[in-house]
Amino acid sequence: MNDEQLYAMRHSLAHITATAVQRLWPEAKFGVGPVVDNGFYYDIDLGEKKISEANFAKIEKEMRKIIAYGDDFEHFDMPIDQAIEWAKKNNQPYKEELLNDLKRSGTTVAKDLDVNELGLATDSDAAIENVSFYKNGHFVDLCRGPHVTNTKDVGAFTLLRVAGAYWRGKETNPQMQRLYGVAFAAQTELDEYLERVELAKQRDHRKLGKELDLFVSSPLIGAGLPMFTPRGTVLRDKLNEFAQSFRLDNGYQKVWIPHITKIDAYKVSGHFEKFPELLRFTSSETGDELALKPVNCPHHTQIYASRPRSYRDLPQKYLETTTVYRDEKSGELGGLSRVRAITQDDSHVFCTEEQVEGIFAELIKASQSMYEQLGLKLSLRLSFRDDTGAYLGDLDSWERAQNSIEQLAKHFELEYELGIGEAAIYGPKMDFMAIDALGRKLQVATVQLDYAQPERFNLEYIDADSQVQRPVMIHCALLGSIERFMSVFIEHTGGWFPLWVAPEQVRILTINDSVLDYVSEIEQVLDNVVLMQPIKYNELRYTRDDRNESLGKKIREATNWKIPVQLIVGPKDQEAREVSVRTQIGEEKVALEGLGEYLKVL
RNA sequence: GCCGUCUUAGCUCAGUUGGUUAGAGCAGCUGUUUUGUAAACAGCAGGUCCUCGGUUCGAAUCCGAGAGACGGCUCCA
Repeated sequence: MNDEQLYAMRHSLAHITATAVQRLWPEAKFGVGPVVDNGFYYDIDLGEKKISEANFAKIEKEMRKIIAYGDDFEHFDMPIDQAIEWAKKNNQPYKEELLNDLKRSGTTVAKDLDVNELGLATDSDAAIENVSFYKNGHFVDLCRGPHVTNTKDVGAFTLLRVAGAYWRGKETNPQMQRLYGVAFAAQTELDEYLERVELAKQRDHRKLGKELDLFVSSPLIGAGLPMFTPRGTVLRDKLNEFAQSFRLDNGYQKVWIPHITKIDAYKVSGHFEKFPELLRFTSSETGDELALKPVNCPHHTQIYASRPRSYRDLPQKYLETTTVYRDEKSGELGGLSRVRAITQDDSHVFCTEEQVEGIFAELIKASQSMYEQLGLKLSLRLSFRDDTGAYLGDLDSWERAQNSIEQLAKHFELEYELGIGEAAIYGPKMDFMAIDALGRKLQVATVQLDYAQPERFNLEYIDADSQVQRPVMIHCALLGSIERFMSVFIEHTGGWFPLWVAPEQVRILTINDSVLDYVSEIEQVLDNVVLMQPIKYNELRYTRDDRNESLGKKIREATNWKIPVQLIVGPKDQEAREVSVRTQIGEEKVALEGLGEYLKVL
């Protein structure tokens, strides 16, 4: 089955879902029913009545009846006014709204809805005369199609979940119920899909975070405020060191800033104007209005501005991993991927216009190299402004900044998509996205070009002709948010972290108490093992399990903890001055003498 | 914030139509066992069945309100 057929099939299932709902609840008002990844949904308003998963069996049964009955999908056109009458008569206000938009402008502006689903001609500004309909059995729907020819031709499906969704994606609109289903050509494919989902759940970072004792949360502290255990903190620290190393090698210098700040800083930066509700105030005895910092740029600009700068001093490259605080709506917090205390491996470069390309080149190279070493695939999005006007700075600068970013992407032969309206308020971004275990795209690294804030903070340098000039700012975070990055990394590795970053790298498992002296000798060797790649001076982290338990149990536990290297030590090893090194790959005997070197290159 | 679902021991989960003293495995503690490649054996302890209120002779179970978690929507400097 090709993509088009699959599309038609899923789309037809959306209609069949609506048909079943209409048969069960004739008062149902319908929104839109498009195809999405792996399936489809239909938005339905049943007034007071709420569909829950308990109703799925009933709905699916009705759907299977409709499928078994085998009506054809009939296509026909209707004059627009007649269509509006149809919507009124059948008490379908949402359809009526769509039709009225169509009549007025020939399109709807429902952002994020797949306009193809609405049966709309979108490429014309002219009002249109006829709209396209499909009919199966007694169910008639405004729709451009295409559909399968008969309700029998829809493959294997199941209803998956129901969720609230605002009509046309606007918070102020009524909330409808979105009925999600997944569908494939064959039952085996559907089963495989459901199995994949199940496997993805197994490596959900929240589950692994608990099992591997990496982070915790507490209702007492608050939602979206995870705390990191000793193990999780090792992971954090090592990943951060890794991300910083790429920039330290390029001459970045670490700085430090406090976490509360007068809100005046954000009035200057422009953040206050756009996000006033997200700044939480506290007052001090001095009468200052203070906020927890939501971004770090103002502070770093003040470090830059603290001395007169010559063109000879540029670029100034500041690097700091620090936490910012953003108040998110309660419903959107979860695990580590959305939190309210966000630790960024932030950096800001202040440079001349001419230096921009070189700085970007360094950062792009750094992110490529870093993510390659981590074994993570990224996709690139160029996040540009839209024309809503909610941005800082003049249009010329924006044009210039967006152009140079696109040129850079091309120069580095990067594949990218455009994210219109995804820019920061002060400038366009290169955003690198990773995919989590559940298939969600999450932004990780970001490099941003900013002409606006140097202006607003009145930053200057003196050029070779003794003229005062405005520097350019380049913001960058390679991990993005450490918390979010960890969610991706935990799921990517399934908890089997590479040796250099594993919280517990080596565990010594004893067979009996007769080897304890020999174990001390081994520990002396391990004490002197320092990894130098990919981060420097990474001293080996090991523990010893000499409990009164069976070897089998010790191996089982060490494996469940996903400890990369298990050293098994028994009388035979002691006799031969060896250890049995057990890794995911297998097991081999290594002489005590060579153990240190062996681990360094593992 | 909105819609839906869920909440039983530290963890994973049973618990029938409302009916004795709410169970199991793992983890923990104690004892025995000193063990060679994914769980030794025995015993003990562990509960505000999320909270508050209601219905009932009787509530883990039914109803209402709230909290928290989860799936979406919206938002995301």
